[in-house]
Amino acid sequence: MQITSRFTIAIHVLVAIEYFKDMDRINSDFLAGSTGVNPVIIRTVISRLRSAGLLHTQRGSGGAELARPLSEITFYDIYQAVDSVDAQEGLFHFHERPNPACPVGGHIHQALDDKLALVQTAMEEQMKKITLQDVAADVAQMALQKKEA
Amino acid sequence: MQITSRFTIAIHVLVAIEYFKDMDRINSDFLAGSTGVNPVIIRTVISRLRSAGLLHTQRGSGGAELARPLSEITFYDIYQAVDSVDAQEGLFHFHERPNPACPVGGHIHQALDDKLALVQTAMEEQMKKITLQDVAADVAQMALQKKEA
DNA sequence: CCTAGTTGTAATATACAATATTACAACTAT
DNA sequence: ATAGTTGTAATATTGTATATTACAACTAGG
Repeated sequence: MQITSRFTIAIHVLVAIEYFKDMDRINSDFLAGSTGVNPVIIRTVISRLRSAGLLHTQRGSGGAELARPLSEITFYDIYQAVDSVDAQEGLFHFHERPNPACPVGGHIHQALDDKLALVQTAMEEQMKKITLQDVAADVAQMALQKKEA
Repeated sequence: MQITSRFTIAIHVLVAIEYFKDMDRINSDFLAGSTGVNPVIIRTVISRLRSAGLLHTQRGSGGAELARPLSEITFYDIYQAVDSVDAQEGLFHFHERPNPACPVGGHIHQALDDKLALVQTAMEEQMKKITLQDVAADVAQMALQKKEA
């Protein structure tokens, strides 16, 4: 089981919106071409990012812009935005019918919850330390090196 | 997207095997009853745990025993054992066709990989710090408290 | 040796979620 | 008005998790 590609798609989209902000025609078709993902998927990912307040969009004329600088958007912000359903239920899917009459089955959930939370928190804390600026800087450097070669 | 319930099932099963080790008839049907999961699923989970060297089983007569003490089996050991396919591919599912001709699409994978690895490593390092002994101790204490009440 | 009970595993079914696709109303700039 | 775009619903397709059935391989005990 893996974290949805919506997460890496969202990062890609946000970095691209900033990278190409001086060009016009940064619409969902362009982003679909850059990511290799269906334009409707792009629009739904953007829709979730907008709900989370990470960017603004405009109907009709097209185009999107970030709500705040790349350095102030963390992986955690994006994860919460595009994977919010599971984010509420937690990272781990617990088996749903442990037997309450069994000494183990009756307490395993309670005994595990705090430990699973430790793991999830460790992941989320690391996500909070990484920003889109870190990604954009590497992309820009790599693109430049390629140009020079 | 969540980490498979096989993970919590495996923890439940291992703790139960140790908890009930002095009783007989700890077969897959009994464990299915304790977890509320199909016995064949129990056997496949156990099969993976056996492949990972975490327990030994016996055909025909039934029964399983841990290969080493609870205190020497970490969440990470179990995660690797029962989620090994995804463990090889990483925690994150990358979108598969970013456009190599695009400055962003052509470098996003390389620019992201090390950062995604940081997140995955943070999760795994926390998993390595938690053992089945921690879980078993809490289960035993809770079962005792319930008995006294 | 034979029988009952069990494990290991394949094959299949069912359920659910992710992604792709089609379609179209709402909207904006020109 | 028109062309192009977003937002979103509806549906299809695909992939994966879990459930279920079936049975060969095996073990212990009579």
